[in-house]
Amino acid sequence: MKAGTDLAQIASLVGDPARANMLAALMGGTALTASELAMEAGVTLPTASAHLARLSDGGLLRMTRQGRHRYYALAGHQVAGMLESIMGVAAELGPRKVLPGPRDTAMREARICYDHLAGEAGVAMFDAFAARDLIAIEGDEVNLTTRGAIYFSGFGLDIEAMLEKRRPVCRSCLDWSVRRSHLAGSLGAGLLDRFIALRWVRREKDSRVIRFTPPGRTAFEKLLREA
Amino acid sequence: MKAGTDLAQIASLVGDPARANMLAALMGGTALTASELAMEAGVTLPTASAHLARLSDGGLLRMTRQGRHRYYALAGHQVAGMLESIMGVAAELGPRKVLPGPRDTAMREARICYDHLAGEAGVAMFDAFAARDLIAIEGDEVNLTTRGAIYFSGFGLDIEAMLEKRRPVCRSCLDWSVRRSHLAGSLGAGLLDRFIALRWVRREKDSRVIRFTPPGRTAFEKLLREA
DNA sequence: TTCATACTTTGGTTAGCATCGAACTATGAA
DNA sequence: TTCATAGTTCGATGCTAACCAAAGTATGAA
Repeated sequence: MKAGTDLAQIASLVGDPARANMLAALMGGTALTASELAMEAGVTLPTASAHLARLSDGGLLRMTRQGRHRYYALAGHQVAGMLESIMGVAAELGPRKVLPGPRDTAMREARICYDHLAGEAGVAMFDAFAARDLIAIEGDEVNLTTRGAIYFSGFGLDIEAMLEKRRPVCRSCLDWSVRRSHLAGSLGAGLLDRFIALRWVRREKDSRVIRFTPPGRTAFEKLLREA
Repeated sequence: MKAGTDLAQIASLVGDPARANMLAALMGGTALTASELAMEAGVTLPTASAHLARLSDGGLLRMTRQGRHRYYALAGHQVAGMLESIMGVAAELGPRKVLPGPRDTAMREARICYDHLAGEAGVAMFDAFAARDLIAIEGDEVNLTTRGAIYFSGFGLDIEAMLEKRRPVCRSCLDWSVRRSHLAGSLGAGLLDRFIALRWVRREKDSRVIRFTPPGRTAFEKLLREA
């Protein structure tokens, strides 16, 4: 009964269409203002404000003020993971009639999952790194190997800074579209940042879809082969 | 927006206290009748009936008639996984005030997760089997090794029958209390069944807690050491 | 200071839905 | 058949919460 109450409390926060749309938008990983989230959810500002207050009180969102803006973001990876798992069930149950449209296909290929790369590209990358011993999978844990630390430093990531933070460098995250793991953690986030900086990929605006540029695609595939 | 609607639809099913209590009860893995679930949720039969209809329509529950009884069970492992992940967030956010009571401690040590062993005992078992090469962890997948097939057959499990079914023999399942993986799949389920048959463990009634019998504890630890 | 923008608070309306009692259906037992 | 148990359907009630408009607060710009 206690378990049920907790369950209901969290789930009911997600269970409202307006709030769910906000949360889905925040799965993109970038913090958004109250107005942007109101737009996203299709409600007026006052309504959005009330919803955001509830989500923050409930611990699902974190807010930071910046001048007269208030930026909202998901409270953490665990929340993002929970949302993914609910989406997974919805995806399993949902496609009674509709076959995956072009948008869904793009999502399946590559998308942002909070702050790192997910979809087929993310899974392929995870597997390739594991095969090259850049990361070591031990049970549920994923760890950076020495080889990996050297390699990723050479790729332009500040591995030392990552190691000092509390956030795990490597984590595996279950992919709802492919049902396999991809790489999360600060390494996963750092890699995606780097891909964007190198113009290998571009975020499609107002969506979680990640598009590879033609040279980016080539470079990414080379990376996986030769890592 | 579409993503948000799907999300909300599923989450709102879980977001009602009565329904959440029913789902939490079904996390025990055993199918329960409508009356039992009504008791569990603390509502009258008509109310429970309406809730169960909604959960079934929503695809979260599966129902089988048996005489004048109707047994309800979770629709599948994905649903169970989703519930665990929501519980995980609740557990992370919840313990503002309360420190874990004796019941929670017992849950942390060993509990049933749908149909297999979870908690510290489950994680220890998973690690021990991996260390002995009875199971092989490859990325997100877990596979039974030949050594494992022989070993578990000797332990009294019908491995051949498991291999023929569609359900994966091995699967890893993330543990919310320990944040590590434990063994799910038909092997995980089969092992728990065997432990119960051998009287190594006992289910505490009306809860997910698993209690080791004193000889069972000894035998279990021996199993982990010598597997 | 004055105006504009970003957001929150308040107040009041509305809609949905959780709930129960009572009546109805179906299965099993005597 | 008749009675009992298990469950569903129906109708009515009441509460919650989602919603918006309007007024209020806070920050930045002119």
